[in-house]
Amino acid sequence: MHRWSKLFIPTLREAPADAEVASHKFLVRAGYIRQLGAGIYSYLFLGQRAINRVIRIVRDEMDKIGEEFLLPTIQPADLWRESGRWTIMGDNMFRLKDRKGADLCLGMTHEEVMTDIARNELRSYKQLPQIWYQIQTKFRDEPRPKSGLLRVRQFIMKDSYSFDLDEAGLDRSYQLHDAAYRAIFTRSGLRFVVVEADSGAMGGSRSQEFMVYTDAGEDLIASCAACGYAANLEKAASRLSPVKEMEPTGDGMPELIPTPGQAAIVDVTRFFDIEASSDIKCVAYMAKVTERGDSKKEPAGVLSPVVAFLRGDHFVNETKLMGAVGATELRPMVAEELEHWMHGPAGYLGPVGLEPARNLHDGKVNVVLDCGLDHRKNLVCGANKLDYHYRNVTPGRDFSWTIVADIRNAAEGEGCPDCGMPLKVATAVEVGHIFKLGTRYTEKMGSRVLDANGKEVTPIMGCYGIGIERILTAAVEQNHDASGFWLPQSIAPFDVVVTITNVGDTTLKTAGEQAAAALEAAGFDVLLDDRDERAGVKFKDADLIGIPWRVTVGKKAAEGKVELVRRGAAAGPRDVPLGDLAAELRRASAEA
RNA sequence: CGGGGAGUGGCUCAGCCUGGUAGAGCACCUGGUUCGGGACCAGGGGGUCGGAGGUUCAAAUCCUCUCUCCCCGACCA
Repeated sequence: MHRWSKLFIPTLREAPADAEVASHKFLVRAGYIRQLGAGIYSYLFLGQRAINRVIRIVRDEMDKIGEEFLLPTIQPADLWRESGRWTIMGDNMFRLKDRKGADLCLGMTHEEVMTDIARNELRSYKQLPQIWYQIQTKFRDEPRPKSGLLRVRQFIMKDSYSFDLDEAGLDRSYQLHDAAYRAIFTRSGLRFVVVEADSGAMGGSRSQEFMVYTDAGEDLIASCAACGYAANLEKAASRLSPVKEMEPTGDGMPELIPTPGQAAIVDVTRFFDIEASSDIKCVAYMAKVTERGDSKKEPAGVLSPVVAFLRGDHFVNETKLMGAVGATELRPMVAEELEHWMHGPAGYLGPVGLEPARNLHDGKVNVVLDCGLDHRKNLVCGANKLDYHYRNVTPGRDFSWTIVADIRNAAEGEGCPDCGMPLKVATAVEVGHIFKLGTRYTEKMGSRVLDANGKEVTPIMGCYGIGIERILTAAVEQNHDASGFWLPQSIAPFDVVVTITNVGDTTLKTAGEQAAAALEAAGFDVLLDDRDERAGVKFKDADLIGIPWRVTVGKKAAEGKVELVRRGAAAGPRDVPLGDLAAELRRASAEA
């Protein structure tokens, strides 16, 4: 039993001025966390207890499918140079030097270290499969930490890595994680969805994210209520409704029209009196492109021009675009680059007259056409000339391209790719991610085992992550009201808080002690509020700090009764005889 | 990195425009009265006003530089 009067639970009447999202405000107000710097937080008593509860669940489920390790946080640069990620991770990696001047970094993820162990130790197919996991602090120098614990620079992650002999084995490891993750999030009391996710440009065949819907989230999820399709917007596809094509003007061939000052799409559509869907939008990038089919070779840092064309009412999905061209990085072209590659200024860019690259690496402009423009006709586009546009432009007849691909964002109301019903788009927080990695690391870092035929093969990896604090944060986001929050009992720092309304009253004090002792004896984690404070103060605190059950020991204690209420429940408190309290709570919490 | 905002007792903020030597509420300490939804009265402790430099007789206030934190963006041309 913990007595509040002896604990450090610094609750605040007001939220810090810079807190925006509910979880941030309440975790600070409830005394769970304190900020040390941007994206860096201390976990105080209640916060650490909740996190330990989360970790207990994660460990319990992970131990069923894998083995727990603990890898170093400080890692030598050479290891990361081997995988090529010393460069790729860029500014997101915290770097330091030791006294000898050697480069080190703080671990942001552990594929390299795990693969290093695998290559040193695994020799035979008989040792496979392996699933190794750890629960450990990760460091990522995020460009913009935000929203309290939601996006931070230091956080605890459960990360696991599977090594299998073949695809079928990877499938099994992946499925094991899928099942374990569902169990973990269910036991953590989260309402979550599993969505298809982007697997990135660096190979990797499949990935799923475990998402919790909340306004505070940073990810956008497209979902279909009709058939259950759900995908991260980075990946989500959509069906477009048919568009009515415009009639050609004049001889039907591209016609150069002076459009002085009509640079933005709204200007162009107004000028021509057309729908944005009949305008061709152009977004021009310089991209770092990898050599396809040669995964050993790192991008030399050479920038290739990549120009995306899509409907005026659509938006480029850079993740899809990078996937389509095999790029690892994109940035918008600057004015000089636009002039050099497109021969025209921003606002008047178009596909007509471009000589598209035949393949993605021949030094010409990579022209990527969104499939929403394929088979369209009589469109309007920029003429690559200041103050001029073309009309009557038909893809295929009037210009060609390097590739056609889905490179646009799906949008709310567009058709579900599976069943055609309208999609919904909503924000969510990612709490877990499972990922079929492939042989990127094992190949590059030289991990090999002998198969049953004595032949050398490269183990196939999967990697799988859970954000520990995000489980806590997501739970707060999902369960709060004006006066505080309530955590699922499985991850709450205490099961129940027993409030003695007036510790100066011996009857109440004694009854409260008895109630707390009985609950403790029944196996509950009990916080006894024995502070010499007025009842109102204690009630406010009890509502605030996230404990799911409240017992109030007050006036009716003289008749041997206390009040039991579930925080956040619609039903109000009910009187319970002191002697029945433990049994009653056991019954009620089993139901909940 | 671009744009916006903010740094004043532990917390939320006022004071700054128009320089004159720092205030309120909450929190904290002491005493008293109270005691089921953030009590009241009285007394008290605590701040080199983010930092550095400058202007001035005088700087929280004006100027310059800098650090930190928050928000939006980092893609629509």
